[in-house]
Amino acid sequence: MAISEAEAVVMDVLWREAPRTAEEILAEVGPAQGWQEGTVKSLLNRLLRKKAVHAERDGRRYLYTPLLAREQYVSQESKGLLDRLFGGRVAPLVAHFSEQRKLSKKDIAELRKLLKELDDEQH
Amino acid sequence: MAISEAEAVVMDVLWREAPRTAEEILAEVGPAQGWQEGTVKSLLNRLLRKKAVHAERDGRRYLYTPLLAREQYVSQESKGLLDRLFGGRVAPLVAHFSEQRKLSKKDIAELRKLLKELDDEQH
DNA sequence: CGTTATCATTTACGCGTGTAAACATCATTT
DNA sequence: AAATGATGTTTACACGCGTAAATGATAACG
Repeated sequence: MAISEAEAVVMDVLWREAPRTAEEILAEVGPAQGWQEGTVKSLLNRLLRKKAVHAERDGRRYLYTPLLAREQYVSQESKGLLDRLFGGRVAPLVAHFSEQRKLSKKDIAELRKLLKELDDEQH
Repeated sequence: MAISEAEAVVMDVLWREAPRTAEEILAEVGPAQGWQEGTVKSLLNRLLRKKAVHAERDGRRYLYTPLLAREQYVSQESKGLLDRLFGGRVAPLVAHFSEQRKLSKKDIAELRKLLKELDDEQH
């Protein structure tokens, strides 16, 4: 089963650094999200059930570690959007942002560099 | 309120051509999706409530027209993903697909052209 | 006109989600 | 040992979603 948006917020904490205790996760995410302790615990349990994180006992508490890799999650999500909205092709997506004037100078510079590199490794 | 994935399938039909009757929508989407008539009707009603489509009576039936523009929907969805996963920047997204070897030759060619055009209009 | 066919609207139902309150467990402090 | 505090687990509940059955309204037909 897919991992939800609220769950992904918790995963994000673990992707930045792991293992972590529930308390640490709450500290990092509670204020910004306006979540109580119970909320974070629930999300962690759902993530456990979904095998997206692993919990290892450490005295009276647990240390949580991500099992699902961020790269994997990002890939799924990105491919989903690309397929649904852009026929599975990257160029139209970029064209969309370009038309929307959402390409920063930095973006453009980085894209140039990226294409250049692809060129080079071409032989 | 956001429009769901099943609702987006219906919108897609209307974005391709509108106005359309419920029957036409069902014909176009039912087989592929495995949906019954009632399902499509429900989705249309939810879209009406969300003001994403407009219905105009035509004799005994209704003609449905999109109110939400595809461009708008695509923008919201794309920006959402970009913000959640790539810090709101396009280049990292493209880099991700590049690393994943998901850039086709065609994509690369189109991206080149796009950058060239941006260059030109920069004058 | 009453019946049937054709649409649309309402209601339903199980499931996941967001959000927590309640409850259970166990170590620590009186 | 009983009370307290710290953690984790279970249960709850409203709401949206996917999916459709049930019901309502109305035009067409006999």
